[in-house]
Amino acid sequence: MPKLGMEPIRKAALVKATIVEIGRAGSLDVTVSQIAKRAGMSSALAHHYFGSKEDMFLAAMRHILSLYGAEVRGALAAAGDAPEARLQAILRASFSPGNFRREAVGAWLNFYVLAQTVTEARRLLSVYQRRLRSNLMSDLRLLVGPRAPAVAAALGALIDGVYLREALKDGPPDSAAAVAVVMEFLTTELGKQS
Amino acid sequence: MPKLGMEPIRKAALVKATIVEIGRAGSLDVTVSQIAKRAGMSSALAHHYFGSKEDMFLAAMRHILSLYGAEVRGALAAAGDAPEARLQAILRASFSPGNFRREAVGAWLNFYVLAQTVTEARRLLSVYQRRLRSNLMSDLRLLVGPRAPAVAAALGALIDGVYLREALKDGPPDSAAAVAVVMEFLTTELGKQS
DNA sequence: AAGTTTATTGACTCGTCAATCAACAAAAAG
DNA sequence: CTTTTTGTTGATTGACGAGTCAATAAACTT
Repeated sequence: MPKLGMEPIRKAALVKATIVEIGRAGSLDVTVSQIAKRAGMSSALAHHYFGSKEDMFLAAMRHILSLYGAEVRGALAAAGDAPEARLQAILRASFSPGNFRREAVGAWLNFYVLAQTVTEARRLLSVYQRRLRSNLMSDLRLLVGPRAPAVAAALGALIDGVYLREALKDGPPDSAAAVAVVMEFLTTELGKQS
Repeated sequence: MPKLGMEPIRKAALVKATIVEIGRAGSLDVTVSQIAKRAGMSSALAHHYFGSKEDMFLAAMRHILSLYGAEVRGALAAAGDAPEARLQAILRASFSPGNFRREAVGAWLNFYVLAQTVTEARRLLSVYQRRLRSNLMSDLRLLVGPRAPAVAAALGALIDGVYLREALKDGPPDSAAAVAVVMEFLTTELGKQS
């Protein structure tokens, strides 16, 4: 009983299922059948809409990164002009419960691995890193002047590191704790002992 | 022409080959045959000495972590008693060219992924993290007192994050740059603007 | 109504790979 | 010098999984 206009619905379901399955498995070793099953369709249909497994992975990556981008953009728009507030907004968005869920974090780690072999995945991650860096820099320049590049590099790496450790630890993710770890660095760096 | 006492030699060759192959491939998707070939033997022999592929991976992990542990221990022994010097020693050891080679960094990232699925791998990583934390804490307590736990958490995550970014970027690894990123954080945190 | 496009799947192909086995060789033990 | 232990491999097994295909059906077009 084929309804028309299924394509976007199916694709969205597959993207979501891909992220969940990668997060569950904790690796890219998930079969197209697993993903398709979770999305409620046959593996053949998954291949019909995305040409290949790799394309599914890339679509899932784009989805996660675009969610993240939207979250940051929104937080920045609501943060006004004060550089400290903007930096805090970026950090809170980075660890907002939306991005900082088990499956998302597990998937994210595996996208780093994917970027080792798949050029397009690497490109996507680079774009995200550059955007983050440029966001951080514009506010840091106003606050720490010439030390901005070094601070931005450390902040970027620190965010990734917190994600990495979250993927390893057991128990539910803790946004607040993650933000606290990064804020420890940031407040000291800005010279205001909280 | 079988020489006797091959076991340790073969095992060492396999461990080394495992690390290289994982680093090259940028994923755990390496075949036992590839590893065995690089180590100069048949895949059957690899299975003979290690019971399974997973055992090879774990042996490789233990090897990398024990190299790292030895490096840190050595650096600490040579660092005297001054807490600042000891912290610097840990950082420099963490990014010493011995650990901070392409293959090792690539393999290390993939061991994080392995830890998602293989309990023993997770255990090994936890041990390493606990040891690092305890090393950092003992010196940080003397320097930043009650803030030691927070600073140690951030430092640990930062080190992992720098590794992670190293795995993604192209071009040869740069120990000095990596140390500089972390030192930016540490010197500010210790209150001495370099 | 006939033809075309879209949705959907079960069955199949084809390759890959971990793990096992049978067999052979050389050294050590008796 | 025979028996056991250690080292070694080519060939094989058995499973699994990505991607293809033919077939079926509902909807849209003319």
